[in-house]
Formats: sequence, structure tokens, C-alpha cells
Amino acid sequence: MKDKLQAVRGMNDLLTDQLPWWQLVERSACTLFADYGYQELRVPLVERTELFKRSIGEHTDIVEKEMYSFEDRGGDSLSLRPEATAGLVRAAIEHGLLHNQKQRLWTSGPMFRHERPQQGRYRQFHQIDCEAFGYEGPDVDVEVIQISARLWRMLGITDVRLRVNSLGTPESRRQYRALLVAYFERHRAALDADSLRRLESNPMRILDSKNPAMQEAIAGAPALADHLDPDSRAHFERFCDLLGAGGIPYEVDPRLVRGLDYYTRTVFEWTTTALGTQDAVCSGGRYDGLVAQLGGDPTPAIGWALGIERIVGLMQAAGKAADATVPAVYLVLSGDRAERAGLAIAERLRDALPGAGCLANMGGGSLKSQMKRADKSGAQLALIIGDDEIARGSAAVRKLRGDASQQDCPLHELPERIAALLGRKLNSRSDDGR
RNA sequence: GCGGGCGUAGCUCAGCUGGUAGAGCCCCGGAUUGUGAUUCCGGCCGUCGCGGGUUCGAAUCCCGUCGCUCGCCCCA
Repeated sequence: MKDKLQAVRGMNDLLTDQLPWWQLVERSACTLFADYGYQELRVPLVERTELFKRSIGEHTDIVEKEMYSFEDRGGDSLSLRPEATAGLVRAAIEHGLLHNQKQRLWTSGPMFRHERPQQGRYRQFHQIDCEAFGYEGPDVDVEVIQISARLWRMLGITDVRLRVNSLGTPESRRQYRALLVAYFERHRAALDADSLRRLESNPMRILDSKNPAMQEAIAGAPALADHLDPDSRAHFERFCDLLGAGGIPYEVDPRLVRGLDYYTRTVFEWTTTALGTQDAVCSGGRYDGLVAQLGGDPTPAIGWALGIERIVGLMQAAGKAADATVPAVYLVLSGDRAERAGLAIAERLRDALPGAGCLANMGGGSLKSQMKRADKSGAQLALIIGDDEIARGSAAVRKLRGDASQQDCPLHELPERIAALLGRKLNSRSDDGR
């Protein structure tokens, strides 16, 4: 094992056996967003470091110690994106997408954070992102959550619950924060080391401390809900009402805060107990100030991100199967002339039956070993062509599943015969079907 | 950044209190002529993570190191 080239820590290869789940998630998301009228947008993996400092917050853990930042050859400080929203907002402003118009968008791809890897947390991880720009009412808050809820249904995920909260406006939050700091200052003795640190950096995070010894002090702290500004309170009440009307079960969690500075008003998080300590599966919220903060016209916005690794983990933990795609036909080619004819025969089958899958044997091998490969491939049918068959212009079609019957078939009738055996329709077009 | 657990064939693992490695799977070949999944036979596969120490002798003990993993933190 020595001197072996290894992947970078926390950046995982996705081997073929994992891909069926990933493809299921990605395909589902793609049709899901289309059904809600959300359009896909793609932005670079690398942005100016400044963008993330200004959006996520300079004093957040993400920016302070988790970003992959570097200087490029021109001397600019760039960073691999630790999340998608900042880049999306930047792109929307830059291309005038928010000028007198609303946008409902989604994107997906890898994100990067230099954290200690553990279950459900990796240095390169993958998110699907949903964002709605220009809608200020709580109706769209509910819509984006509906999208996530439908995705769980599509994927058969049940072990998740929704928690919601409101952070109010930056002004009301600033006032509340001062109260909170004052309270915890008075109870300094009850705080653990982490919370003392948070008291300086992000006091609201003390509220979601997992330390049991802290719970009493936290319970006595002023609640954010009691200090919301009237508009935010009305927004939140309407939001909860609409959520209920939309039939989405939720619970209000006054301790739900977010790690990114840009959130305002509605925040929410889907959590699970099935994935160990990394329990957030999908989370998001409103960020009404961010667009203006990054230089765009003032534009209300809301969005969420989900972690694909965690979604896949949930499906696997629940025992959901995701079947690998399997070719319908395995082409056994025995002998020189058969090998020579085989490539063209395979192409004709693919023309006639696009999507069915025709796996041609490559690299020779005895008939026996080719039959073994045919069986292993999972194919329904083995199409056996040897020099004898070539000589008489036919092929042997053998069923590999169920009754192992075998029949001879003239080469020119192969597409029809195979289509019939597979219960598929022939491609009517004469080209390659694209 | 801080703790715990673990590192033996491609994979899953066995190897008790030290005597220089084993199984299953996979892969390849064979068991009558050109036909798979079962069965049988054979073959392939390791500097026991790496470095050092103790010892006549270490995969087995000790130290260090790297890696993986789980938790803290953070968060999707």
C-alpha cells in the first residue's frame, strides 16, 4: 500500500455501485423542478473569496476556517464554493436576471469545505439548491418547502421532520442578539468552552448547543419569537398557517438558527435521526437582504440546499433499492467472422431498440466464458453468433431468465424477434433514434 | 482544531496468550463436441499501512507516523 496515489481526504470517488442512487436523486430533482416551473442555472465552482465573505459572513466558521481559498496567478484571492447561494445571487445580479423580474431557479453540484470528514460530512459534497427571487410573501416560503416534501415522496423518504422558525429582520435580530448576550453574560458560569467562544462570535448558536449541562441556562434565555418585529411576526404566522393548509407537518423550533449570516425571517430545516450526528438533510430560509448587499436591486429571496450524500444515505438506511441499469441483450461472438460481423449487428440492434441496452462481448473468450459474462451482465437475452451462424445467416437467441429456451433467427429478422421477446416496441425511425 | 476505534489478498474477514500467513467472494481454466446461473477440481492474488524498538524469532508486544472511521465542533 505504500506510495499509492490516494484521493484527497474527504473527497470521495463515487463507485459504480453508488451511482444508481445518485442518478435516481438527480433525475427526480430534474423532473420535480420542471413540474414547479423552476429553471436550472449553473455557476462556476470558483468565485472570488470576497463574494463568500460578504454573503456568508466574515466571522462564520465556513469563511474563517473551512474555505478552500488560494491566490490565482493574477494575485486574486479565489475560493472553491462552500455553498451555492452566493454564486447564484452573483450571477443573477450580473446578468440582470432580477431587473424587474422574478426568478425561480435551481442548481446542483459539488461544494467544498475543509472540515474533518465523518459520516455524512465530506470535504467535497454535493448539493441540490432551490432559490426563488423577487417574492416577498410567505406563499413562496411554503412553495419551496412543498418542493422538498415532494422530493421525499418521490424518493420514498419518510424518516424526516420539518422544523421552522423566524429570525426576523436584521434590526430586530440585532436587538434580540444584544438581549441574548446580556443574558448569557449574566450566566457566564453556566456556559461551556464552546459557548463562551460563541458568545463572542455567534451568540445565537448557543441556543442549539447539544451539551446537556447547558440546557437549563438555554431554557431561561430570552426567546427570539418574543422579540420579532411586527411584520416578521405576521409573515411567520401566515407562513405557518399556509404550511398547515398545504398539508405539510411541521414544528416550530425557537432554537433553530442558521450558521450563515444572510438569513432573515423564515428559516427551516429537515432533519433525520437515521444518519448519525449529521442530522440536517435539507435546510434553508429567507435572505431578503442579500441581493442588495451584493450590489443588486433590493430583492426578497428564499431558498434551500439539500445534501445529496445525506439523501442517498437516507435511502440506503431505509433499505430503498436503486437498480442499476442492465443491458437487455448480451452479444456472444465466437470466432473470427462472428467478431467481424458483431459490431455492425450490435449497432443495428441499438438503432432498432434505443434504450434497451446491447452489451457486445469484447476481447474474445471461450463460448462458455462468454455465456458466463452474459449471465453476469444481467441481460435478458444472449444473442449467440459463431462462425456457423454467420455462414447460414442466422443467430441463436437464448433466454437467460425464466425458461432457458433458445431459438434460431435469421440475422435480418433479429430486431423484430428481439423486440418481441423483450416486449418492446421497435424504433420506427431509420436513424439512430436521437 | 480536539477525542475514541480500526488498518492482514481486488472485496469481506480469520489468525487465541510472539515461531516469518489462511478462508469465502471475485477473476481465469477444466469436468465430452460451441451454451450461463447450481456442483466438483485446479489456478491467480499478499514486502500483514509505513518507520523504528524489544526478542533467537513479531501480523501478533512497545513507540512514532500516515490513513480510514465515529464523535466534538460545524453544517447540506
